[in-house]
Amino acid sequence: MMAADVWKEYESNEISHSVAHHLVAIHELMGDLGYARVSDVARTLEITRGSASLTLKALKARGLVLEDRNKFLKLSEDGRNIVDSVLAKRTIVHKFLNEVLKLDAHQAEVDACKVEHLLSAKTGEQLLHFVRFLLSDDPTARQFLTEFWRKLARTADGQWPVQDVDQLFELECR
Amino acid sequence: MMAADVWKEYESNEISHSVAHHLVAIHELMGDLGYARVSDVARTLEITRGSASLTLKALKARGLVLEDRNKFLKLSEDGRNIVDSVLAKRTIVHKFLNEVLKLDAHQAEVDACKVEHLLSAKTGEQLLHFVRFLLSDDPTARQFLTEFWRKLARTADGQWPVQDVDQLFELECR
DNA sequence: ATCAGTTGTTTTATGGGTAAAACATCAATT
DNA sequence: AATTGATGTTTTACCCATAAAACAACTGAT
Repeated sequence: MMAADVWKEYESNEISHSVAHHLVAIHELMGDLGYARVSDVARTLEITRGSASLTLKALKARGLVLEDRNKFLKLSEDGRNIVDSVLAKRTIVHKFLNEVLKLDAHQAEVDACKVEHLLSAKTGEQLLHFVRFLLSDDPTARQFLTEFWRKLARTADGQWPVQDVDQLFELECR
Repeated sequence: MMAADVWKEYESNEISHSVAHHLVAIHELMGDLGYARVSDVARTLEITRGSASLTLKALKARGLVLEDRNKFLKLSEDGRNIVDSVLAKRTIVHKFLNEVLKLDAHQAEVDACKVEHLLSAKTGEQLLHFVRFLLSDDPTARQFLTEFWRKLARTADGQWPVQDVDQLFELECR
């Protein structure tokens, strides 16, 4: 039985999916155009200017987004840190799903996008170490991956969702 | 730049965090007590009866939860399938985070809980194959894990969040 | 039979995230 | 100067998920 404080942590997440993408949009616009205004963000996210205006007002109040006299937006130090960690997690998860688990790029993108802002920093860090080693030139890693993919190809995918959770790992598991 | 239809899929997720946990609560209560009523669910999730009543009304309307003449709840076929897939993903992710990436059990629980309802069925399936093989008796897998953990122990964890996403995989990556 | 406790529902309210529409401002073109 | 277009904000409204409080119905003990 899961303790309530665990599942409720989801709501109390300081950085929501929407907020993450508003911040990332600003970051991308700064790279692409060299600037970012409310309507640029709205266009990027395909939401109305009114919506973007409200969300960005809240982000300015939270000190994650700064605005100059001409209404041009940029990320604060804190905002940049959030974008960095979100994009890092997105990259790692995408790489893992696509290059290791062999999910197609679109599915990997969708799942990485859903998850990127939810993983803890520690999880992101450990996942980075793992994927880095897994995709490195290390012969142990190469051999493992080769063997995994060989087995994967031999596996007729089928029994999902799984009815009995306890039986998930019954076979060939230590 | 991420297409808007990708990040908006988050909202259009048919099964929200809250819904997933209401369904799982019913499942657990059926196992623990043999029955589940609105207030049992509310107690389990530590929310008010009013909140649970409203959410469960919606789930009854969606055909995921059934109610008998005496207000006793149970999962429908569809509801059970959702619980199965959610719990399967939770188990797999938790196992991966805790037993492979060596995150402490609590952190693994929190992250698995946040993510369990968001991963696609295909992702869950591939992850199952992967973790199963990784934790199996296969010598290739054992050798790989041993080597990974050896390297991990030698790694002073540090540079996170990562500023430059492109440099994440620069070193020792093919 | 009454009183207390539990249960389920409804109503009212809040906050996040969105759309739609009205509005005000500003810039460029004519 | 006047018109047009783009921009930013505000207001109103909706949906989801929640709390709080009021209410009705049932249960059990005395």
